[in-house]
Amino acid sequence: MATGRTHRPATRSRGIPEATVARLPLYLRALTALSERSVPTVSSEELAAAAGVNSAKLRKDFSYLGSYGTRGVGYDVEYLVYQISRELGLTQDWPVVIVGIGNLGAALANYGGFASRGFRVAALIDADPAMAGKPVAGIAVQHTDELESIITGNGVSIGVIATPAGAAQQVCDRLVAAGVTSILNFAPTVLSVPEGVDVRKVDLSIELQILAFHEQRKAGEGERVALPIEGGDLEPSPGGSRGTEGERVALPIEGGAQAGPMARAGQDTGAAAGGRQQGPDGDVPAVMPA
Amino acid sequence: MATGRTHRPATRSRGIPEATVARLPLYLRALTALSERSVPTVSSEELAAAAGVNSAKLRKDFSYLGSYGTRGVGYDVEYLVYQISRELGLTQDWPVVIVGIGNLGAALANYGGFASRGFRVAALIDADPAMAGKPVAGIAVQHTDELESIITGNGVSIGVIATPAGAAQQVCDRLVAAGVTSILNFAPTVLSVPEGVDVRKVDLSIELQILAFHEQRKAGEGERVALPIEGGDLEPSPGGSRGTEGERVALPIEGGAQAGPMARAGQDTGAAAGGRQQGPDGDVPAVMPA
DNA sequence: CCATCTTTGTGCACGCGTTCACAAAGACAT
DNA sequence: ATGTCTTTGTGAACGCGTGCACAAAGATGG
Repeated sequence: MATGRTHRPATRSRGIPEATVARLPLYLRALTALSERSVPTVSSEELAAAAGVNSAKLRKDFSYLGSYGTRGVGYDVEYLVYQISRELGLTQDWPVVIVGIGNLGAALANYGGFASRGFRVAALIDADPAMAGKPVAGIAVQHTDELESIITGNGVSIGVIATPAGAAQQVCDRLVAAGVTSILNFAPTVLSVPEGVDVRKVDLSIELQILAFHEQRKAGEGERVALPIEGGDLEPSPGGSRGTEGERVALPIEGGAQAGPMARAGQDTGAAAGGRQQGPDGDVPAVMPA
Repeated sequence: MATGRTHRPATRSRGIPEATVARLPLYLRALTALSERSVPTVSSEELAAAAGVNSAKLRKDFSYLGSYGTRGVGYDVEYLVYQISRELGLTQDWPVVIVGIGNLGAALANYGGFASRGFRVAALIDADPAMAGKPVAGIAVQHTDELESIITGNGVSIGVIATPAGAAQQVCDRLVAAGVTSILNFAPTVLSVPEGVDVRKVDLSIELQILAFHEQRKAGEGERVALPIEGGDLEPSPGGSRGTEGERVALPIEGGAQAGPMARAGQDTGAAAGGRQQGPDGDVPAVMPA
């Protein structure tokens, strides 16, 4: 999901499949709710329903952690909460910095779910000098100049990027150089990072577009009359069916530009943070900061 | 991968794999950037690098849409932008409502990337009467009472839920009843919806927890000395290693409560919106609204 | 102590997604 | 027109994730 799935297929860490890891927080949430209700034990069937997954899948997931259930009874809620928390690394404190305190950054800073999961907002960082010193969610915003010292000083290893897309790669590079090895990226850009750094992506625009795809499909099925859309049958001649642009042919422009400006598009692995142009949109995260 | 992945495995719509659909917006973004730079054509290799994927994967993805490339040359940027936009349904207008105008909801309302992708914020809805009439991002917030009339009046089929978790299912039910068939959910809850309704989930907390897992793993590999963590070897006796709770045994509580309060945990498919209790966290979306 | 009943843990098969590797297609030069 | 060179489109193999179905484990009752 949210999308976001720009995660290195990675090293099947400790034998626990990535898909299972992604579901553990789901189980943890359901278990926490049960715990607060003082429910002592829960069966795989019940817990699976609460987490919205298949019970067999849940049992298989738990089997990667060890044999923590009791046949004929189920799982001990408290014990499982602890085991999953430990497996996810939530029993320790994770200082986090948020870079880019715009609409979204501020909203994230106000998120109450950090502390209880072991995450602590160590600092808020923004490039706007006017923001420096202003308190957001009870924390004074600091200027980008202090990024490195903040990271090293607090031993931060997780960074959240909520800047415009144009600044994201640059911020990312600085975070990584300062020692951050896990990044949650809200900017609509593909971040390139060195080996060993994890990046997860959250992108509202992408999620909506995926929904639109399915929505269109649903609509097109009910009334396949008035809509000449529904293409895709290997018919590459759209002609002027759409009004946006006049003529569309497969090869209107031939010739040059094979490796000229093109080469840059593909190979901006690290140093391309310089010349990004401003698009009308897509250049800011799901939520326009500042 | 942020997210959110609570998406029905679904019907392999029109032969286009779900995984491919999820990548189309990525390609579209890269292509749009090239288009703005007036780049006429692009090879699969270059475009793949820009989108952060494998070139073979990209070619296979495009092959599901049809044969839009030219061997020896590459793909025509403008034409491909159009084809993908059409496939995703972005050539038409999608009115969207945002329910829950807190920190996050407001941030989403300010998002500039809506319009250019064919999404239009038709209305902002909040349950707080004090919010009604207040302009957010240039749009007056409307009260929840008007939810149904707004949906039907504007022909809205996509809804965004940014309410606290406690209200999410209820809001979801009302949206669906009013005609919404695609939902983007920011509340940390598993939404249950009838067949035919798509739900995508975005959850900051989950993303951070997944990062923490990998982060812990990295840390545990470098110095497997001072950390007695690194467990998982089928050793289910944690003892008192953690301070939160005293003793942890696999089966501290036996006996009753097999189907009493437990049954409710699993079976709250629709009408359970009533009795949710307030947890310390996790009860609000990634960003605490209001 | 034995029988029964519940629920876990998992072997197995299936399907999707990814990747490799290459033949076919077309551009371009001569 | 022919040859060379580039790049697409895809057949095929592989690996991961999912779900079924069932044997084993343990609780519970007599």
